[in-house]
Amino acid sequence: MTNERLRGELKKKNLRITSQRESIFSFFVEHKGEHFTPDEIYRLVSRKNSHSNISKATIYRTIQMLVEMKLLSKIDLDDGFERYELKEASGHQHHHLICTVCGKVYELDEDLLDDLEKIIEERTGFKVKDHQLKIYGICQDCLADAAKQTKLTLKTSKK
Amino acid sequence: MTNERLRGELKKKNLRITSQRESIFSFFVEHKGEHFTPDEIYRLVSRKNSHSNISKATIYRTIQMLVEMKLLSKIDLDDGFERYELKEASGHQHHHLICTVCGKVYELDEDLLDDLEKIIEERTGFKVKDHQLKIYGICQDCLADAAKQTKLTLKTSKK
DNA sequence: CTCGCTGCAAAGCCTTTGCATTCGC
DNA sequence: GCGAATGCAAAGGCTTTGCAGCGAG
Repeated sequence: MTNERLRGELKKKNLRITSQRESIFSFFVEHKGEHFTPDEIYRLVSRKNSHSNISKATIYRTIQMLVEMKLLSKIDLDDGFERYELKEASGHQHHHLICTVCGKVYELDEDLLDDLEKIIEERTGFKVKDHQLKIYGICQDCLADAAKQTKLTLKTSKK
Repeated sequence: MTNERLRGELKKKNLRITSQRESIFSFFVEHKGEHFTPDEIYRLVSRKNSHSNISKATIYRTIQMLVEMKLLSKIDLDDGFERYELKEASGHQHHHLICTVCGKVYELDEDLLDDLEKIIEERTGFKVKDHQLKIYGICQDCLADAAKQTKLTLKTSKK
């Protein structure tokens, strides 16, 4: 079973271990590193457990609970949807590279900000616990496309 | 007048310079470094210009436009509200320190990520244009309170 | 057996949209 | 004067909530 972390947290707080909570948490464990909107979670978890159907209300309630337990973290990719992803046991987030041309999101696994945290603590007296970094730019694919477009400018009239 | 940037952008795109657009943009210029929800903008801008009343629809439409023009940037402080703040002409964001105890938000003016951007470009082939960093932790005040609380543990039973 | 959890549907709330009117240019 | 922008109110869409029934401990 993959749900030790969940079960531990639930027991710690005297909350109940229900099949819905396990299904939802398992889903995130099986999709480590990916992020989902509540609606995606609803559809994907329901599909997987075609027997037990989970209501959207429960999805929302469970997500909130998992975020409070720090098992999930919420991320905002600026497309108007809130997304959630499994939080590593280490506690540290990976970062997101958002392509402003095609909208694709890339993950950057390494944590490059340890030094920065120290600097900030020294400079501000803040005790840093976590951080989230979003980087906007243009991905390799779109850069390549742009280069191609430039050459073809005379012919193209894309949509 | 403080609205050169706005006027320039509007003219560039053949959009009209209206009093509503100027009021909203001026508001942000006068509150450089602060961030507001659409509702706050609505109430604060209306109050200021008690003569010209601006509808909420216009607030939303204008904010969207300003974000597209890169005059404002949207920030998410995880309290369920979207907020907007003036984007510096330099293009670079300042960062937000969010205290997870009291919820207060501190601004960190310096941009400490220039080196990081280079690393990322080299490692991923991404052309970095901008970034947004949120740091979670405990602020000095709350740290001080916590220290005090510890000493008084026997007496306190704070709600 | 008890009380927390779930499902369902209704209610809430922020945001967007349609349309007539207003007002830059 | 023309077409874009606004205001108003209605519509939309995601999220939360109330409540009766179910199920974990």
